[in-house]
Amino acid sequence: MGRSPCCEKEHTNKGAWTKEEDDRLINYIKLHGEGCWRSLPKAAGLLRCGKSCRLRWINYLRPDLKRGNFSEEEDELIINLHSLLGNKWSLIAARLPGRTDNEIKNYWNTHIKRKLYSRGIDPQTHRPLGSVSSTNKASNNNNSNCSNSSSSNVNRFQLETKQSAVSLMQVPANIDNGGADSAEDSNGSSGLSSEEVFPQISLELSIGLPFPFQQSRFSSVDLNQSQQQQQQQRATYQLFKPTAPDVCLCYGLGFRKSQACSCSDSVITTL
DNA sequence: AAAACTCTCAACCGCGCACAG
DNA sequence: ACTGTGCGCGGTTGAGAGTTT
Repeated sequence: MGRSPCCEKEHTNKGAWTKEEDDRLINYIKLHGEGCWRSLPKAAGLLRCGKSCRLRWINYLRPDLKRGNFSEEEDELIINLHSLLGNKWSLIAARLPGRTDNEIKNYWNTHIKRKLYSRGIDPQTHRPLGSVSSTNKASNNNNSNCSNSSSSNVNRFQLETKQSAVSLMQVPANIDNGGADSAEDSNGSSGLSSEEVFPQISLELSIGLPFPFQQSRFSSVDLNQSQQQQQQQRATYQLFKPTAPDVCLCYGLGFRKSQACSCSDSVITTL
């Protein structure tokens, strides 16, 4: 038994969106809010797949999107985050207000990769291009290609990178990688923490949430709670949403109350 | 001027995860 | 425990714009 299709292929438009379709989608979401993407197309009078609507809204129509060129600071932030997180574009996007995962992914593939190559840095491993053997060894350790990009991860490039705008966060070693593998090697085979190896880099990080704050970004965190707690959290979230304070990156990444996360409960419960 | 080529990025596809029943 | 459903993610594609020949 195969997976049922997400929508009827025959009666849906594909390809570029028209102005009229955009307007319909915007108007519908203005009135009813985001969510329930599967039923949205019909309700909004769109001959589109729900996934297509979601993508169009998230990547293009959302009012808080920051369009235009990436700044130098954003470039460096993306590079740093990629060295920690690998191709986890959604996590990277969560740290860049107004930018989408798709946008960052495209930008990475078209600009930053080239930029890193020109610096003599392998964009996947964030190591100097010459160090083939170590790279191969790393990628042979498991099947994930880029995931090891974040391994051993605070490397020469990062040291050379300006650290003023963003300090790197240490990804806890016990994170379930789920393909991210980011932390797998974060301490390196030496057993030393990144801080021990590179004491000049502060691995503490608190970053404000992208605005507007999106509950969905944190749903995976909520899901770890009991149902009752979830309801409480959602209710609390609704109460505090407009003035939600900064929340530590550990939390945003799903490492809540891990060794690396020292957030106070008061901050956490505002979610 | 136009054909060929390159680049960019919006959109699609398929998979995995989490939840509800 | 199992299955179906919906959502979100990352990889890939392809149309169109831009550049070169």
